[in-house]
Amino acid sequence: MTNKPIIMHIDVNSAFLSWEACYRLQQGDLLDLRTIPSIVGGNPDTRRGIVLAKSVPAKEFNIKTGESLYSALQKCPTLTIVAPRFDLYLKCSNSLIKLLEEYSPSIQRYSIDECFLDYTNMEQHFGDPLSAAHKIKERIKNELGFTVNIGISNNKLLAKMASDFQKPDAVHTLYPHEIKEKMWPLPVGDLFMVGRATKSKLHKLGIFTIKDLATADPKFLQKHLKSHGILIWNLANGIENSPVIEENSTPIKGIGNSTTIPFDVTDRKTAHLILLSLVETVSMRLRNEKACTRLVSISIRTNEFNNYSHQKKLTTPTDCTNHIFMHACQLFNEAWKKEPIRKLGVRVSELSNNNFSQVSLFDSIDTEKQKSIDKTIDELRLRYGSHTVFRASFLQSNLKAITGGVSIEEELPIISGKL
DNA sequence: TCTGGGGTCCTAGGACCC
DNA sequence: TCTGGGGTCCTAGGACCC
Repeated sequence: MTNKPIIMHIDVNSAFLSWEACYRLQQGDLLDLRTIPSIVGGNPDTRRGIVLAKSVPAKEFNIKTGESLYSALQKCPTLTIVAPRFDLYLKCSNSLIKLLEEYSPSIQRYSIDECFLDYTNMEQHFGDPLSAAHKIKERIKNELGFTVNIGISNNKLLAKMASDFQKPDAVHTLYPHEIKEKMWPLPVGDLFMVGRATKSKLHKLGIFTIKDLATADPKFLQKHLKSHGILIWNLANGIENSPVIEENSTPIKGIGNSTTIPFDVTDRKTAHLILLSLVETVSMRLRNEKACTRLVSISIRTNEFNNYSHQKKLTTPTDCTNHIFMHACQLFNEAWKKEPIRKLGVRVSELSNNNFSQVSLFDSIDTEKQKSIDKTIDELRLRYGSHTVFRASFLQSNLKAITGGVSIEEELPIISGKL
């Protein structure tokens, strides 16, 4: 007899804000950001002014994640705004994973602040799922200093929906027999995979709650929403059976880097320099993954918020900074319609393994030289910091020579003391 | 909207081949 | 060419997630 899967979904409450708050308390700060209207937000001066996370008191002012700081300040003029620190968040996330690993060998980090834990067959060690979840939640609060919501069910979708119920600092179950009572009354937009566009289509079809969706005719949904209609009909009925996938068990599909520029770019030369700064990290991450790319794409966002992209297949896969940069410039030149540019992006995909020696008949001496330069620079940057080596072309500019970075795995020191 | 950055998957249309 | 049908590959764009 096989046991039904038991899946937990662990979701950090207002992750970035909680983590900032913990860190500040740990540094001796007396104010807990979670107790006042506060947000983690980007810098409007560099045109990154959006809300990344909000405290519960800020939420009471109807401040939403993703809205502009300007609009948030209109709603709450006394709002406290703190800058994001992604390196800290990654450490906190790693500490969380490490604690969870004591309860199951099968953990999937779904994002920096969410993960799935496969609790199947673990009752014998740590008790029934509900009491284990409470124990885990309390340990995180006491040992790491932040609160989480934990959802429990027989599959990932239902566990995730459950963790989204009443917040913060709570455990909820959503087993299949509880779907009608706990999930069906919710607005259809609360369902995983029903975003803005799908929600508005569903409303036009007379579907407003998850129950409306679950009891609709799947053929009717397919007619209006293609395969996505079938997918969300299944989800509304709690049908989902994807496994908990451990980290590094699936190869990554692509690597991208993009940046909003503090000013509008109106000339090709500056655009190329920014592309280079983006390619520097993309290609380094690519080499770090021991992969080569066969598809390079660039994306442009204009000052009027129009987005477009351009891509091309390479005849020979590559991991060389200069090769990717050259293709990115060419793509940019072909695509750019000369409007002022707000944001530029570079992405590589169709990755293949570079384990086998890439030396082919077509590899020139120049390629070999490029590869050895890349290797040397990667090592220098790893050893002495990413800004120890940069291109001379940036010397005369005010631009960042490298955009984004390669993250280093670390954990946060244990935070002592309670909330 | 004074509107970030990093991903994945799906679809439509055109090119090209038989 | 007032021309069919089916398959694959490629590209651009849009949807979703965090």
